[in-house]
Amino acid sequence: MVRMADVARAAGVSVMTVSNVLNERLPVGEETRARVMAAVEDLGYEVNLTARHLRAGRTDTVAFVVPSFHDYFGELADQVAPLIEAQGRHLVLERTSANAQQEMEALSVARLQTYDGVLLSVAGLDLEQLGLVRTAKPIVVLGERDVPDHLNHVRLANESGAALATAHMLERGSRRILALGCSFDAAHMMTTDRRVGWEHAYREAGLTPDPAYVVPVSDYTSRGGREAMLDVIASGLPFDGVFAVTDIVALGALSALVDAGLRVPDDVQLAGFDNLDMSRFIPPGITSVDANHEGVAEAAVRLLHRQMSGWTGPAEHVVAPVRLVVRGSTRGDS
Amino acid sequence: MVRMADVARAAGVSVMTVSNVLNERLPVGEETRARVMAAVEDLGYEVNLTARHLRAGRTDTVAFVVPSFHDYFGELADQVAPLIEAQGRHLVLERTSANAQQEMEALSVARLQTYDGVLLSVAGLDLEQLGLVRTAKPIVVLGERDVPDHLNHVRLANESGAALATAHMLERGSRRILALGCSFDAAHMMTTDRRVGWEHAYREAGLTPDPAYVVPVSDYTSRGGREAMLDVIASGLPFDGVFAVTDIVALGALSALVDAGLRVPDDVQLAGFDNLDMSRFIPPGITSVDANHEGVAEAAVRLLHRQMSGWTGPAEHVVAPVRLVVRGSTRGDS
DNA sequence: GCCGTGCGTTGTATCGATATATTGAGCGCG
DNA sequence: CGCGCTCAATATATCGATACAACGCACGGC
Repeated sequence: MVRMADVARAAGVSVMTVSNVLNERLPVGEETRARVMAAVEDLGYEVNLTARHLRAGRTDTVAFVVPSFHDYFGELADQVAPLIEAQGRHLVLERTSANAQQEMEALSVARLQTYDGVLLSVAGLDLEQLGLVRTAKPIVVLGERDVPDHLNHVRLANESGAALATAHMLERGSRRILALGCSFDAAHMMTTDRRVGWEHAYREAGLTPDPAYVVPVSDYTSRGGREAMLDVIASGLPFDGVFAVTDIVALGALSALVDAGLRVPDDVQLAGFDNLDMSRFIPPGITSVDANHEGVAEAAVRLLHRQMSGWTGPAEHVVAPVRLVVRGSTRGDS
Repeated sequence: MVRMADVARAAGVSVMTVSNVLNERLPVGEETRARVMAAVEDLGYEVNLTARHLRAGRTDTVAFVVPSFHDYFGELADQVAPLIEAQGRHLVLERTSANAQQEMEALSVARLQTYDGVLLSVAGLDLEQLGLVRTAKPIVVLGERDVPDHLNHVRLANESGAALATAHMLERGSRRILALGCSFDAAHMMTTDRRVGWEHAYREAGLTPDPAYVVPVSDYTSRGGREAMLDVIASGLPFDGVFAVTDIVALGALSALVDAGLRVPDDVQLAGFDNLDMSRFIPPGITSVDANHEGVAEAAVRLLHRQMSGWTGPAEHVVAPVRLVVRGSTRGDS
């Protein structure tokens, strides 16, 4: 590896002069600068960022830690990246590996401190694990779980979103709406909050939600949604609407409904949550609660930036508002 | 920030002893070790990885540089991650920002050398830009462009994949198959290669491909695919099949076809490329060329690992084979 | 002719952890 | 009682870039 000292020797100057040429920190004579640049070109020198980071105590880099690189997180990350870059920093994505347990304790926490700040997306982590994130680093937690008070947190308005979608389908004539992928599992806040929203919409409409219509999925994939949906159909439970906990699950449900010969939205209305890019285009268009990537990204970056700027006030807990995007999978005005 | 020296002082030992306790390098007396561990706990010490990396000359980290965190790349990254981790290394995703031009020259190349190796996915970069990636770092290029000979490269069998999909639709009765999103643009290898595959299938079947059926898209999104498809429909050009250059584009095409009242696959057969997760579930199931993430990931990681282990033989250019996954958007045996 | 000013350049300490060589204490054995 | 051996613990140099203070030199003013 070619070091700055090598360049200095080749150009017949001191290392500091090389550094000053490259960083334009102190002024350097024109003729000297030219000699240095020539040597840099010649040797193919590139600054060692690791050394610079150590010396500077900063990396100008922010990590976004996600459970997987897929779908929702990929889309959100694409929103976050430009905002971080606008601050002159750089964004990298890290994945909490499969074995979140040991990972969190052993490696990740130590690794995170190579970054100036961390956006931590919690899906697989529970409160207890979050408790041991006691790093002094600026950190903002994203996601639908409860987090310790002292951590900055951005989440979606899950309840109101689910209620919007459900109310919309009730309004358009559905009376038996499945809450697919929702749950009563207190440990899984997202699916629970969305179930509560579903219940609220029922009550708001003067109806009583039936717990039998809360149908769990084995995993939050299209496959999981499809299988749960097929089970419901096979069981004979009558239904005329599906609120799926995510668009991914909704897609699985749609696949099952079509296979079973049920028409969407004529026989069954369908709505999801997240408003993924694809949801607009999947025929007949999936009605979905927009996950407000823009708002979430903006809030998260703002909170993070504030911490990185030295602010040490109390943590903020932002609930990003959501809105319903109506498409062909639910019925028009009747 | 609490340094190793702070721990050493608190425990009444030298820094090396602390280091030895934490890294289990040289043996340390039981009683001393306990004192050190207590001090570590007490002060909440965490090793400074930047310093360690500088000293060690390694970071045990590999970067996967992608044009966006979305879709195809997100899925591929999820395949790559476990393979890298199996080598005791860590994977992070970096995004080539919008202004690839300056980015490539100024920052990225320097940044890349904080990693032990780099997987570089080229979509927005052209050959010339790749030329200036003259770093000595282990690097493997992924993607459908031509790359300089000296760089290790993994690509898909684009031509044969496109031919598979086209031949399949020809076999099942289509005679006028659009090559949607394909092109004659020599600078855009992927769309060109896939067009060539489409042509081959025609010739192989004793038919002559009509260049009028090569329809470009404004961008490689579902929106772009949808708009191009709508234009074709409006133009009155007769067609009975669509080979879309990617599944994302295919989804847009499907959306347009359904809106136009065309039945898939009865009126128009449709096939895509990439076999994204969603393609299996989007009714009626999108026939697609599987992008062989597993094979691509495996080859890329293998080539990278070889370089990181010190191998300096000639670069290898791997063409990962693909296969066709038949679903409902094309017709069954007739 | 001497001193002050300003600009360009350089030497040295530092960031925090670790590899290597070395010191020191304890113990067995002749 | 002393020599050598082992094992634990330490001192120091190093990774590569940069902040800071100091230095040398040319030039202008009196």
